[in-house]
This record gives sequence, structure tokens and C-alpha cells, in this order.
Amino acid sequence: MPSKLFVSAQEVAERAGVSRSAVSRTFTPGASVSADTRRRVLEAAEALGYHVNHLARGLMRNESGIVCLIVSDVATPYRSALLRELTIQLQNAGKVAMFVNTDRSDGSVDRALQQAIRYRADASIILSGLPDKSITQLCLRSGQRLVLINRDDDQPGPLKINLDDYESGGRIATAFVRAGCKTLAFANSEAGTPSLMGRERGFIAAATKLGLEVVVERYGSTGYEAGRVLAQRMLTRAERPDGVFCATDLLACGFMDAARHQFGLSIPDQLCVAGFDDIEQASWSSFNLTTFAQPVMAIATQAVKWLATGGNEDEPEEAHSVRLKAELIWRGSIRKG
Amino acid sequence: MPSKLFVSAQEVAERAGVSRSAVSRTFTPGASVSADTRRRVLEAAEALGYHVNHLARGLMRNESGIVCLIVSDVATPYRSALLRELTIQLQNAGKVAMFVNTDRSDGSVDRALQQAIRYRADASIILSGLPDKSITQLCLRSGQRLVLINRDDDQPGPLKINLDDYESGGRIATAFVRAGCKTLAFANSEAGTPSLMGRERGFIAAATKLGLEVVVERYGSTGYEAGRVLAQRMLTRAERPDGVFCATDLLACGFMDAARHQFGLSIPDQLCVAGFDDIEQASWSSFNLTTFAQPVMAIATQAVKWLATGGNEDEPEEAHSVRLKAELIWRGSIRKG
DNA sequence: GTCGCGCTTGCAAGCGCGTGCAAAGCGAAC
DNA sequence: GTTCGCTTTGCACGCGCTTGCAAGCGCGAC
Repeated sequence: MPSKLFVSAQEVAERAGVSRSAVSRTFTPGASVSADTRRRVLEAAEALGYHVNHLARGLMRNESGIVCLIVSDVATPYRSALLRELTIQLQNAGKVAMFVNTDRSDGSVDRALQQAIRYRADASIILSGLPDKSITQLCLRSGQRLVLINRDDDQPGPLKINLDDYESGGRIATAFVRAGCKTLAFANSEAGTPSLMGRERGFIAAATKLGLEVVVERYGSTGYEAGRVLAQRMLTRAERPDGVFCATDLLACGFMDAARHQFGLSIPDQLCVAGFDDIEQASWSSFNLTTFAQPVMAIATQAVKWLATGGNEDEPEEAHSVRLKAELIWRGSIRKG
Repeated sequence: MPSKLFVSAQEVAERAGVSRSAVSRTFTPGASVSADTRRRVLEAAEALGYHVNHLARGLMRNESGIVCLIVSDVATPYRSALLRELTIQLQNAGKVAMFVNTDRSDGSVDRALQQAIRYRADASIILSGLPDKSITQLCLRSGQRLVLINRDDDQPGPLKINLDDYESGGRIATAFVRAGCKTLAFANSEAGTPSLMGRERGFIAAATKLGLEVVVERYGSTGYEAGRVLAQRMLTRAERPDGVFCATDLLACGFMDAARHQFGLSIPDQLCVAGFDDIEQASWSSFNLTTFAQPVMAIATQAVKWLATGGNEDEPEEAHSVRLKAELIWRGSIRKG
């Protein structure tokens, strides 16, 4: 318990020889203060090291300026990239990011949202997991905005930002066929989130339409290790696939490493690989991975814009949903058709 | 401006038929409430969806529960790993993490600290950059704890957590010599932070003592691309180094990729490489990098412990400084001696 | 029956701030 | 000099909460 030593508006007022209201108004954009008063207040504030107490301000204004970011696996390249973009844009919008880490345990997201409520966050952005419907309702009733990124929930109210996962799956299938691949495969994790499943379904559908079957394997998380295991499973099959779409770049990295170092395969000559996310490592020359770029910046922009505009309650539900396009980044892990 | 719809203690009190104080006490650990009252309050709170307003609580208690994390380059593997560990441990300690992104611009860290002050953060943890002395003082005067990680500042007051960078440099020099390396080099960035320079100096000192000279190059940031450039510069020298210590793993990854794919060198046969940080990618089979592990967990533990114990003002200044050991992780990028 | 003790409970003050309201100040217009 | 209109200023209240204080209550001991 720190002794209360933060300097308050009262002290500034006394030093500047004005009323406390004058101090308050000086730090409230748009309030009516004469140039002279403002100057004296600012001088006193500077000298004393005064900074407006946003806790108290939030109490009055009923608007804390806090936005809660709810996310698991922060240390993952894609997640941390998105996080970075979000925090930067939030800062530029005058908000401050509060950060809650979730694990995969039940109710973890719910607890995170309760934390957001306790701090009266203006909004919460959910990058992982799905909250319980009741708590979502509580948030919305409390006037808290909600953004779901790649979550694909059907509750009305939150802003939902999604990608064209299904179509991307289709696009890459075509690319594999053009490259002359005969045996396609999809390497997925067991997570089974809507985005991952969308890619899978789109890939299978397009391949089928093109007259090719797709082998699907699902294992573990969306990380590097799972990619290695998937490679072991797939590359030992009687009919070895020669075109593999991995649900994420990390899976692809693990897959490629195993394919090359354990199976001695050459990419893209003997095996074509594609990923999804366009994490930094995808561009490293060890991988040189053809992949889909998550429009991280656009996602963040959309999310922050929604918070800023204060999105009307009465606008049509369609307005609460945004679909962005994942851009295909062509590198060297698929043969040129 | 959300209409005030958060439910307050008052409403809970009315519904439960008790006074507002009773509600407050129910949610204050250690306060005196009868089992019966507590039960009725909890029921009412549950029904109404009440959550204590931590903004108001912070105002009274003069303790917000907020800890501010100040960091640049969040999307970098090492940073995000540390961040992850910190947020998890903070959460377990009942704190909540507030997140401020800094760029490399002047005063960026100072602005971040001001943000921390505005929200009356109980503490700030600085992972990047260095604050101005005046603002550090202001923080301390205001009763805010400060933690500097790998920052090596000499101001008294903050807790300083550092590694044995110098000694690590020495250890790896020995390893190179044992592996039979004849021409050593140190690949550094231009950042020139104390930790990077410590590794450099320790490496040079040990190598010199062992009778070897060290070529030093510094370029760019601590990232992959800089590693590539450094490889280009170093591997085209007349006397090509055969043992290279890279200041960070990312540099090492870039260096290795260039060495293999551009110069056709085989690692560790023709070239030994070591890094620092032990980021996840270091363990990938494409790199299989011998490196030093940052004791991320221990760093976080130390930082959080310091916040919890409320560190006495009057304890000796030495207690404000912690030195941790980086563990050498032996993989395959250095020949066995 | 009375007293005293310990646990509960309500009252009220106050944390630092924003803001409506009315009084004050000031200059221009007549 | 008076009036009008606009800007600036201070007062006082309230945001939702914690907490010291004193009153209330139940109960066993005498």
C-alpha cells in the first residue's frame, strides 16, 4: 500500500491560485478556460508533476479509455503480430490496452471478460476462445463493445471480423493443380476452430471439383511440433502426397523441416507446401513459404474504428460483421505452373 | 459515451435488503460479514451481474492493481515470450497488465510512464528503452515501483534484473576454441544496448585470453535481416571466420540462412554459430542452434515477487539488483570438441 | 436481571475528478 | 451610464467505492 503521494488537482489549483474546476477544465479538451488561467495551471502542473487520474476521470465520465485484449498463446508469431498492430492503433486512438492471457481451460475467457468489466473497459477484443453467451450479454448490456476476431460466433451484438478462409482454401487448391500436383493433402490441427475448418473445407471442395481427392490429417495444436508429427504421418503413406496445404505457417514450418531433414525431400521439386498467416519466418530463406497473409493491419483498423465510432445500437446486424481477404503471397514452396 | 448501465453496489444492496457497506465488505477479503448476509449479497450480485468497480476501488485504496508493461518490438520471439510469462505471473498474483508499446523515438518511454501514472499503476516494468531520470523520480515519489529488465541503468530505486552477459560471452568463446575454430567473429547489431555490448566484450576478452582475435561487425537491428547482411559482410572477408557468436538468435538465424543458402557453407562442419535468447526457432531442425537461454520464467518471477513484497524503501540498494544466469543450450551448430 | 464482550451492521466521510448552474467579469452597442 | 450578450469562474454535487466509528445485537457469566 503506497502512501498517497500522487499529486492531485487540488494541489495544482492551490499553487496556481485558481479553483480546482479550472484545473479540471484545463485538462478537458473543449472546456472553457482563458489562455491566462490555462497557462498558470499548466505551469503549476508541470512543476508539481501532476497527471490527471484516469481512474477518477473514468468514474465520472463512465468511460475508462481502457480496451481489454483477450488472447491465448501470445508468444506465437501470428498472435504477437496482431497484438502489436492492435496496441499501436489503440494507442493512436487514445485508448490504452489491458491485457488478459487465457489458457485453454473452460471459463478462461469468461474470467477475462469479468476482469474487463471490473475495470470498466470501454471494449474487449477477443482473439482466442469464445465467451459464454450470458457473459457476452452482460458486457453488451453494460455498454461494453465487443470484437471477435476470427471467432465466427453467431450472437448478435459484437463486431465480428473474419477472413475468406473457405475461398483461400480454394485458391490454393488451384495453385497446387497448376503446379502439377497429383496427390493433395491438408494438414490441420485438432483445435477445430472455424477459421481452420473453413480452410479445410474450402480446400477439399475445390480439389474435389478439380477431380482430386484430399487426404486430411489432424493432430495437436497449430504449432511447429504438430507440423512435424503430421509430416511423419503423411509422408509415410503408401500414396505420398505431393501438395500439402498446412492450416498455419507454423505447421508448415514443422512439416517442411521434417520433410527435408527426415525424409530428404526437396521442396518444391518433390513436394509443394503452402501455409497460412504469413508469419515472419515464412519469408526466411530456410522456408521461403508460399502462404496467405493475414491482413493484420486491416483487422486492427476495423476493430479500432468500430470502437471509435461508438457503433449505433440500431444499425442492421450485417454491419456488425466484416469479411477481409487474405492475400496470397507467392514464394518458392510451390512450383510455378 | 455508454449510458451508465453497469450495476452498482447500491442496487445490489437494495435487492439484498442490506446496506451498501455490507456489499462492499462482502467483496473485501478479510472484512467482517456474517455468513447469512454474505450469501444474500452474493445471490443478489449474481442475479444482477454485479462486478466491483476496480476504478473506484483503486481510487479509495490508492492501489489500482494495474501493472504497466512498457515494451517495443512486441512481435519479436524473445519479447513476446517474456511478455507471456510476465502477464501470466502477474495474473496469478492478482494484478492486471496494462500494455504500452514504445517505438524507438525519443521520449517514447517517458510518455509510456506518464500513461502508467495517469492510470495510477502500482508498478511499471520496462523491457525496452530507458526513461528520463526526472520521470523515474516522479514515479518513485508517487509510490510506483519500477522494474528494469536488461536495462542496466544506474539510478537508485528501481529493481534491476540483468543477466551474466559478459560471462556468457566468455563461455561461448571457450566452446568455439574447443571445437577447433581458428577465426572468431562477433555479429552484433548497432543498437548498442548494455546486454548486447556485455556479450561482445565478454566474448572478445575471453577469446583474447585464449590467444585468438575477434572480428566484430555491427549492423542494423537485432533481427533476421541484419543477420543476413552481417553474414554477407563477414563471410566475404579474406580470412573467413569459422566461429561466429551472434548477439541474438534472430541474428543467428539470418546469419545461418545466408551462410548456407548463399555461401553454401555447411554448419557446423565449415562454420560454427551460436546465438543468444533461445527463441523457439532456435530449436527448429533448420537451425538447431546452440544458444543461451534467457531465464524468462525466473525474470518474471523476480519481477512479480518484487511487486508483491512491496519492497522496503530502506533496504540496501544492492537488494534492488538481481543477476541471473543464462543457461547454455547445447545443440548442433557447434562441433563437439 | 445486568453487565460486558465480540461480532455485525449502518452511517457518513472522503478518494480525485467532471460538470450544471449561477454569479461574475468584460466589452460593445446604444 | 445602462443594457445586453458572451466568456470565464467557482461552488457544490455526485460518480462507486472503502473504512473508521459507534450503535446494535446476541449471549454467556455473574
